[in-house]
Amino acid sequence: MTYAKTAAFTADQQQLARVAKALAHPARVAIIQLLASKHTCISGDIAAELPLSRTTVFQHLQELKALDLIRGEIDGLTVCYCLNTELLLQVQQQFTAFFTAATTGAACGPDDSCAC
Amino acid sequence: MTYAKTAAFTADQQQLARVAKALAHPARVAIIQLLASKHTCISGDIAAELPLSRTTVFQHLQELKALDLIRGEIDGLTVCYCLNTELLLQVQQQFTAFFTAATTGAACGPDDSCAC
DNA sequence: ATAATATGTCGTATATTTGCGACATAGTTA
DNA sequence: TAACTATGTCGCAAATATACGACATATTAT
Repeated sequence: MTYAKTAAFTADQQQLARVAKALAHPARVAIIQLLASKHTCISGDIAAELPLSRTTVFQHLQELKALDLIRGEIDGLTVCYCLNTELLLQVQQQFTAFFTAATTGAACGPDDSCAC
Repeated sequence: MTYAKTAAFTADQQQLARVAKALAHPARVAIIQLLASKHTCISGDIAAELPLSRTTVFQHLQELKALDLIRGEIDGLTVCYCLNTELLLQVQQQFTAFFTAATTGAACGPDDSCAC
């Protein structure tokens, strides 16, 4: 993206957009769901579960890791990726606050100039 | 590498990613917040409030409209953009379900093979 | 009708994302 | 040591996103 004028937006807007971008690909959504469903931290098996090459999956993992949504622990020959549950809770609250503001804000109604 | 990538992405994963992508730019986050804060539906004034050209803002509006997150009603010379509150509520629930699953799923702990 | 204004469209330039093969690195095992 | 395996890095191609000026269209006002 060409974020030439990113600085003009508020920190909140940028933060929400950043996290939304992390979830803006089904592979990354799938990875988070995978990590949540397995009761053990899986490593490269993630790639085997997704319809993408190992390289591409690794790339998606790096993107989630860059935002600290997931973390990786090296264990000998394998690497264990885990969800950062605390950060996910924070992010959930950010999204909740955003959606709540959006849905409770004054909507168009019969008392407004337009009614869509 | 083993290549057993037969599983495609689920409709849920694609839907969540699609909406997340719509929120993946601060300008679109700002637009939704703007529409929620104004108690009247504003039209091209949106462009005046954002640090982007009118053309670019229009482009972002089209993206939100393509997902039906916002709607536009032509009123003579101006156009009134409004939030689709009902859809936003649905989307909020999708995100809530996703985050709840992600945060309540088994996380790495001392009883697991790794502890990150 | 003409001018002014608001909105929408098109082309285009640039930046970013996505995807993957080929290669590199590092721990494990025979 | 040497083969093996899991992970990570690099470079490249294609697709998509971002941004905006120039132009087109439609409605209102003079």
